Amino acid sequence: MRHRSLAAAAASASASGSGTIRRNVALLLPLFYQRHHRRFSFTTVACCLHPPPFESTEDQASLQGHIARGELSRARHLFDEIPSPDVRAYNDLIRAYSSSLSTAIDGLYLYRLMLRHRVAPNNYTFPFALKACSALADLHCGRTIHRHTLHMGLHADLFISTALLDMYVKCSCFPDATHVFATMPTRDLVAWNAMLAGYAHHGMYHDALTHLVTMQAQARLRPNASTLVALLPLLAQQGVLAQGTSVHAYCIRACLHLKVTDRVLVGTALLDMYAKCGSLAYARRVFDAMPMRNEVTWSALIGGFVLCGRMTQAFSLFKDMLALGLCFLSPTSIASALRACAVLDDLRMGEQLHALLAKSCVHADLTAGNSLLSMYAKAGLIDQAIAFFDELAVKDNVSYSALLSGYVQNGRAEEAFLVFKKMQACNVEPDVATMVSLIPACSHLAALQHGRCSHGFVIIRGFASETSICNALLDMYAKCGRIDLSRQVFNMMPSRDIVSWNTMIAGYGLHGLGKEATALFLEMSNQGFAPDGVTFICLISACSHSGLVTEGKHWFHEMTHRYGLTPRMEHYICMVDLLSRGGFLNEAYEFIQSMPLRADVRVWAALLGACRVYKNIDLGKRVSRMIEELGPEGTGNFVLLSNIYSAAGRFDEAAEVRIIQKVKGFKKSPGCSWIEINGSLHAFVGGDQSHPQSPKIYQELDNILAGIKKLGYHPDTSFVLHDVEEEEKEKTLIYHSEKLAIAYGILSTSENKTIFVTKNLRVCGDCHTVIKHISLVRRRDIIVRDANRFHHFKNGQCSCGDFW
DNA sequence: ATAGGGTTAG
Repeated sequence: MRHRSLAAAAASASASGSGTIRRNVALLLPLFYQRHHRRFSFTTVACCLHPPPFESTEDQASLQGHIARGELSRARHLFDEIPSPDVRAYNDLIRAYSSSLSTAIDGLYLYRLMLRHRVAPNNYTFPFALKACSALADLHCGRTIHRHTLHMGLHADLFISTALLDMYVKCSCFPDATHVFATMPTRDLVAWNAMLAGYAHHGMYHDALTHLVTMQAQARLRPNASTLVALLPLLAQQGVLAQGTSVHAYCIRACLHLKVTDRVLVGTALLDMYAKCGSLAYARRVFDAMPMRNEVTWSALIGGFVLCGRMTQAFSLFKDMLALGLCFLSPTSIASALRACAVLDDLRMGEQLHALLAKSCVHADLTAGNSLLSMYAKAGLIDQAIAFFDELAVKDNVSYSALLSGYVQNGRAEEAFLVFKKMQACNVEPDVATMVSLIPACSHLAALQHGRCSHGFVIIRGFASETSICNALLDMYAKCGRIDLSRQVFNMMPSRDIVSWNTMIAGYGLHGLGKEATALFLEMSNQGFAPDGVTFICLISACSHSGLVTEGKHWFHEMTHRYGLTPRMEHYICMVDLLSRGGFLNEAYEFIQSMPLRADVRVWAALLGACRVYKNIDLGKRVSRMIEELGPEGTGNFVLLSNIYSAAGRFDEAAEVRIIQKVKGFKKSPGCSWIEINGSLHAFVGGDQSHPQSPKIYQELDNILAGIKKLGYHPDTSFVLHDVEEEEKEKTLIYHSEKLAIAYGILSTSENKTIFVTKNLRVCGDCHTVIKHISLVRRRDIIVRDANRFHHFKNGQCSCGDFW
């Protein structure tokens, strides 16, 4: 009796208890019966040795219970205790795993385990296993499953076909997706939506629209939330506002009975579409009308404002979001806010965002991390950027590109090449954006060999037809002195944008080819390209460098009257530069007085520079007073003012300005010149003796100077004496950096070669005279690219006509 | 459904 009741208790415990209890009971019971030599009924034994079907149903129920509550690890624990799980148990767990990206890999693992344990998958298994493949973009596994389903004769299964379709779309195998769709005997809305997502994924706008029309006309299916969510990003990408608006109208007209979650999705997609089409007001209106929002909604709106350049408003939205607590904060919105900081040059806010990023535990997010890196670089804090880069646990090509670009933006172009090498050593592939950042490093250094290597690199990688790459290349060739190659790149470009035209015009300007610049501008107009503000900056400064004063004035007039553009400060700088270089100093002064904007330092500095060249001390003094009134903002102005005094022999006053400068804490960036010989760069500062061939270089330079003195050259004392302190630092201004670089160039290149030297500041007047002489006595063409333009010295003359 | 790095001007 006692035994029977014990057995019954055990049986009931095994039926109701957890897996562990049950299994222990199942193990113990036979022993118990054996030991007591008792007879037991057949049911009891069966219950103990082979868990009966009703037990499995129990397991199933508790497994599903765990899954429903999202307790995946408990579900897995239970699953592992089932001695031999059946296909339903596998299906339930695979299904749960496949619903999230982070567990998709476990889903596929379980699927493989199932095959290994010889549990046959059924038609419920495949769609979920395929979903895991989609999430992981595991094409290989997806194809294997596809074959498996064909073997089992499941071609006609709607769910499997739809899952296959989705898998091929996500794995970017568009032909396979089309094939699956075409061979489906029946298609439901989910299948049509999956196919639409495929078109959207590949940016196939027209095919997507045809598909949508066919879906409604032939299959008589009405778009649902998924349809709209697939369609809207495509419209956003195409920027087709009219179509977007009609989709919006459809949403309202069709009275879609959407679930709350679907309303968030559709609303977010709608507002994103409006923002990407430039309609921020509508985006905002959709946002305001939404009954519920999530973090994606917020970041879509903030990102939209950033995209349209409305940084201040983007920022205040971000603050509104924070005011609601941290519940909507996401790495995405932080990344957008950081971009706004970078543009607004708001470092303090950027630092606060850095703290927020660290605090909200999303610092591991690369997107936001890269934005932060870039923000520091743009704020000029390259060392901060480097430190942050080093701290990143995972770095991708965007991180490397941001750092590389940071070096270039901060004038450390040589180091950009080191980053480029390092990223390749770490097997991180440079992409288009990386190269668009690297090529300007060559432009900056005027390193033609490096530039050509980069050109080769982009050809090999297949980037050479990208507009942005070509723009960078044509700028690079122009700045490396090869305006001919620049034009070649320009002519061969598959498509040009406004930057291409502007860069080419600027290139001509740099080379003093004002006529060519004007011709190109006219060609641009004829081809129906609308010039922008930058175009006129390039064009007017091209006129300025070529002495085309009348033409420059004409284009300034055209800009406002014909093209309806409002001149910005930069345009006024160009105009003052144009007038004052041409010697119309008083006209320039009057022009500044008549400006509708308050002239800033740069405008006055353009006039001040000319006062120095034309030795107009009175005006120079008046201008420098104006600069004084504006406050100490620039560095170069004091140098200019001091130069005016010393050029006129008023050294006391020159020194006085220098003292003021020193007191106010201005630093002059040191003059530096460099030359590329056989693909490597050799840089010199004034009085430099660090070069290995230094003694030879000085000997060569002394020989040259002795030679040209015989031809009547006298050092221009106004340049030599203008700065006593600099003189001490640089030993003597006879050994200005550009002279050293040219002497080295003469020593290390063959006699018929053109010498090409780059200087970070402007070439001084004394050097200008000396270089003209060198070109004559050594019969060499010498090109000097300084901070302003190109100087081509040939047979004792300079292309700039001495108005540098 | 959102999202990071990049080209022209002195």
